[in-house]
Amino acid sequence: MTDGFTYRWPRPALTVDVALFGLQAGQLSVLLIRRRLPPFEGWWALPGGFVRLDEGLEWAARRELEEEAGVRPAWIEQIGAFGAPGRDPRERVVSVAWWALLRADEHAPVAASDASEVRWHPVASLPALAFDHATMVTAALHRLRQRAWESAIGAELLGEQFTLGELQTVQESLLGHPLDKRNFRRRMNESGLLVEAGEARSEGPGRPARLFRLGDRMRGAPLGSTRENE
Amino acid sequence: MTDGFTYRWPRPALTVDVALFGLQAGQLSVLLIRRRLPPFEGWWALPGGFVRLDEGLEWAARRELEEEAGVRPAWIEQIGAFGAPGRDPRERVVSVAWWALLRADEHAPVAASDASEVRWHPVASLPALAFDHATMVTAALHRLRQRAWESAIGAELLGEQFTLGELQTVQESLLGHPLDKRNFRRRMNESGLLVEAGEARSEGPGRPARLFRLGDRMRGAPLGSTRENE
DNA sequence: GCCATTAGTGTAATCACAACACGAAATGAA
DNA sequence: TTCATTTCGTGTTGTGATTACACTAATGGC
Repeated sequence: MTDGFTYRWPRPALTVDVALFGLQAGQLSVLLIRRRLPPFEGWWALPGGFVRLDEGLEWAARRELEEEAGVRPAWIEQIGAFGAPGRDPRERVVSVAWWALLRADEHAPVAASDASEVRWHPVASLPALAFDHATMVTAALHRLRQRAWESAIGAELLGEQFTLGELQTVQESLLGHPLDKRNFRRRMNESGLLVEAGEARSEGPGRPARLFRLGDRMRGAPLGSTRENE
Repeated sequence: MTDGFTYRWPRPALTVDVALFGLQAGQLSVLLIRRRLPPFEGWWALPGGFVRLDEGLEWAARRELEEEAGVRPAWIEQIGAFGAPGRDPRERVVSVAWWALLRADEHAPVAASDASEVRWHPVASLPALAFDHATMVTAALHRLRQRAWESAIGAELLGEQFTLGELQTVQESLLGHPLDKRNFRRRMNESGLLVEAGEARSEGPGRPARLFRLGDRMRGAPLGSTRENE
C-alpha cells in the first residue's frame, strides 16, 4: 500500500486455523488434531495451515479442513487475525482464525498429513492446546453462541429438512443451556426464517412432527425480533 | 503449521489498514489519504501499510497512523482480515483492517510519506476509495455504531473529564441519530462506567455541569443493562 | 433583578421476554 | 379395540426494560 519496492520486504508467514464445531452424542465438541511434528509435537491443535498465493482466505480454511480431516463444513465465518510476535516459536506467523460447523450426517473425520490423530473434544473439557489456539477457541465459542442466540444457526447442523424439536435440541446444545419450548417455537415462527415442507414422523411413537427448512437466503440471518442498531 | 519446509513457500504480503474516525464540526468523519503512487494513484484510501516482521498487528496499525498522518488514536480495535485474491492489482496482499477513534483535542493530521494529501471526509459523503477500502469502511462503521450503542465508546473522543451533555452529543454523532436526554443519563448512571470528578462550567451562560470520567478499566466495556448471552 | 441558556430530574405507557400446563396425534402392547 | 406411552403443538400472564415526554434549578449577561 506504499511504493513499488515496499512489498519486497521480508514478510510474516500467513496461516489459517479453524475451530470446527460439531455435536457428538449431544455434546458440543471441537475438532482437534494431534501434531506429529515440532513445534508442539504431540500437542492438540486446531486444523490449519499456510495460505497459498492464489486462494482466498476462506478457501484456504476450507482446504485445510478437507486436507487435514477430510470434512466440508456447512458454515464457516471469520473470527479475526491473530498475530502476536512469538505466537509461533519458529518465526513470525500471522494466522486468520475461523469458526465452522459440521453437519452431523457428515462422515467422521480421518487423520491425514501432518496429524497423527484427529478427534472431537467436548468443549467442556479441552486439553492444553498448541500456539494460541486456546484463545482462538474461546473467541470462536463466543461467536458461535452469539450467532446461536440471535439466528438459529443450529439449522446448519441438520439436514435439509428438520423438525422444530430437532432444531431446539441442537440450539440448546450450542448454547449450553435449555430453552423454553413454547417461547422457542414462537420465536422461530415469528422470525420468518423457516418454511414448511411436508410432514413426517421420525422416531417410533409420538405425534408426527411437521418438517421445516431454511427459507431462501436465510443462512445465519438474525431473527426478526433481535435488536439492531439502525 | 506443518513441517519445517512449508513455511518457505511464497507467501502473501501482509498489510494493515485503519479506518480512523473523528468528529469534524460535529460530523462523523474518516481520515483518508490521497495516494501519490500507483496503483490507484490519486485515489483516496485508508492509511495503512506493510506489517514488519517484529511488530504486532495492532502496533503496525498504530505505527502507520503515526507515519502517514502523525496521529495517535485513543482507541483501536480489529475488524478482520480481508484477503480476496485480486484486491491488490500488484500481487497477493492480505490486509488486517482496524477501526480507531481520534480525540478531538489531538492536533490535526498532516500529510506525510506516501500521501499527497490527508483529509477528513464526512462518512455521509465519501469519495470512491482505492482497493476494497469502501468495504472496510462499511464494516468499520458497523462496528463503531455497535460499540457506541452498547458501550459509551464516545468517551474516548473527549478529554479525561467531560460532562454528560458532551458525552451525549458525541454519542449522537457516532450513532447518527439523536438520543433522549433523560433516558441517556439514566443509562449512564446505571451503567456504573462513570465516576464523578469535581464541578465546572464550560461555555458562558447556563447552569454548571458536573464532570465525570471513565471508571478504572472501563474502556469499551458494555453498559450494565445490555443483554448478553450468558 | 430579569432574561437567556444549559443542567438536571420522574412517571406513565408500551413492548419484549420469561414462566408455565395441558390437549392432540401417533405407536405398541394387552 | 382399548389403553398406556410418547412426542408434538399451542396461549396467557407477569415482569422487567425501553420509550416518550415537560418542567425546575443554577448560572451569566444585560
